[in-house]
Amino acid sequence: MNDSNAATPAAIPSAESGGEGLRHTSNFLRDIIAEDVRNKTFGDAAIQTRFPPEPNGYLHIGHAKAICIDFGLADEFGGKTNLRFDDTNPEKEEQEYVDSIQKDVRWLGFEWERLCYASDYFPQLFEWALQLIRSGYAYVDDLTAEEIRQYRGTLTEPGRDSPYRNRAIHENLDLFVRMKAGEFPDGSRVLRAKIDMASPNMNMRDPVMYRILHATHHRTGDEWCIYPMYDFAHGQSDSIEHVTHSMCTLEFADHQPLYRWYIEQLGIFPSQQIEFDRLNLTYTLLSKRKLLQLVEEKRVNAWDDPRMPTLSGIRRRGFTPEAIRAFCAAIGATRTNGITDLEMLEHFQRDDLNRRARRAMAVLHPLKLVIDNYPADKVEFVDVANNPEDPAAGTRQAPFSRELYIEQDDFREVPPPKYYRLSPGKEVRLRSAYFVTAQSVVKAADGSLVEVHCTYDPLSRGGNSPDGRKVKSTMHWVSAAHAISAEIRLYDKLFSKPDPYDFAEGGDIFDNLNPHSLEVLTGAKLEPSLAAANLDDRYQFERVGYFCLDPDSTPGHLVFNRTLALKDTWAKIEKKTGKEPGT
RNA sequence: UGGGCGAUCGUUCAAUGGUAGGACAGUGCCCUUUGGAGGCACUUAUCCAGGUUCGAAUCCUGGUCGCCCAGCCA
Repeated sequence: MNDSNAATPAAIPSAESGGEGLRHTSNFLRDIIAEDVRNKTFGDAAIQTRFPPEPNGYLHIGHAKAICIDFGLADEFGGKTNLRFDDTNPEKEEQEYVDSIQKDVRWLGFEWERLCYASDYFPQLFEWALQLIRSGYAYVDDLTAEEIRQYRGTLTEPGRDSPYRNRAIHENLDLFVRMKAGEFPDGSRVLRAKIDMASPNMNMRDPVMYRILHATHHRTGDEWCIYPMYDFAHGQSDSIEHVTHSMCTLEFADHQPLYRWYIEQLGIFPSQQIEFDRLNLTYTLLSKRKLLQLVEEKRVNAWDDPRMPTLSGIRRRGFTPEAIRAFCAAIGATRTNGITDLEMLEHFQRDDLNRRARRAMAVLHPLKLVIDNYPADKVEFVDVANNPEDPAAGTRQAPFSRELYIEQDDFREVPPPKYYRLSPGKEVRLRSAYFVTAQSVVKAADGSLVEVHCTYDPLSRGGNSPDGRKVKSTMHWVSAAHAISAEIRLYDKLFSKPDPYDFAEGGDIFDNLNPHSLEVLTGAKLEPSLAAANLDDRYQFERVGYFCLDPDSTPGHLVFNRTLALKDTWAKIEKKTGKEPGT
């Protein structure tokens, strides 16, 4: 295994051929921004957006949609995007996550204008809180969390005012400053906005602005023991950064009145919040909390397990940023809530890899094929196209000899209907090499197939017969003496149901985990050129699927991940006509 | 059942009062030195009921259905 930095023949071209050609149709976010630009809603100021993850987990494909929207739309209008960590809850946040998030955003292909942290605004936020207290719009509440919940009322009943609601301003000021000074234990008091306990919008029923948390923050350490809530940090952070369009997911729609209320009371830059639908994908879990659980309970190996929908997971799996961006462009943004077929993502990934991945021959389940009329000591090298989709990718030479490996599936002693591959008496083409005709088989004592014997047509070198006769099938192969062995990891869906949340009463989401999501093959035989594979290379193992090297590889032990299988018409036929017993 | 938001092929996204279209999936055919890729074709949709209008997926009214909200999470 080589280092992944060097440019090699196999490194996929950073072709943005599919990327820049992304067709975007209209969507309501673009329309709103275009309208604001036309109306000069924000004067001559440039469009400014932000991508605001909380560093409490790894980014996943759902975040990729948000990233493409936040960065993509700003870029379209000549604007800029900040990466801002919404780090207002020290109990869940870690440096590990802020590092991985930056890496993932860059990997997706975006660069931020400024790197920001809500925690950088803690002093300003504190000043603004004092301002609201002074103007009578905030108060310190001594109710317990449970009492606050009870006073809040329900969806159908209005809440009641806290007995502390009309505390004198000087008393509120004094208590809040002492909260900050660390005089009170966690949970003993909060600062609340004084709005309307009878509002039909629960978020307006005197929302908590600050809570006491004697916790060490990953950036500010022990400097603070009071932390602002999301609602008293997000809009203000947007405002400080002069974010013009603050795009977030639909579940925050109910927060918009509060977002605006704080900005208006404070008289600061009027950032505007716009909500869009979050991504849902069939067979895929997109909840940071649940994903964390998968990792902590060791149901997967790590955040970057290739079965995970995290960006680090699908990156290791072999997915490319170009494909993910194309996918995000295709799914667009709306305010409806639906579930996108996983096939859609897979389609854009296959499409990208088909154009760019170098071809190679690899036999996953080897079966020995012996060419009886081929000299035992002869080796010749045949030219093989590196990518039929891209002649510029050139050719390579593959060693060919008397004993080869072919795929077990490519031979049937008794061929089922419509089976075009090798069977006794049938002639097929070995890709870029020769026509061969199966003659006989050798079996072990237990009846299992050991090897297939065939004869070849020396005149068909390169894969065509001078007499113009056709064969139905072209098969991949590797020379037994030259093949390298490798471990192959085949991945399937992590969940076996389109909706992972579709489980029986009393069960849980993990009941739907697919027990066959990982299959490890240890005896695969690869063409020798694959020994030089790099981590960044993307391959199509012809007729099998797309593969990439896994970081677990060592010079003596190569490990390849299957990104996606190729579409398989024969498998479909087989499924439809009922399973054949095989050989 | 208080409030907010939404409803177009199986899925997803368009159509911005004027011919309901694309992509994915599916099916069939053609082509193929990958049963890959590609090409062609086919199937299928405006939630319901009224109204406005020459004309409605689009505007209005009333239903129906779905999602979100009662953290000192974000």
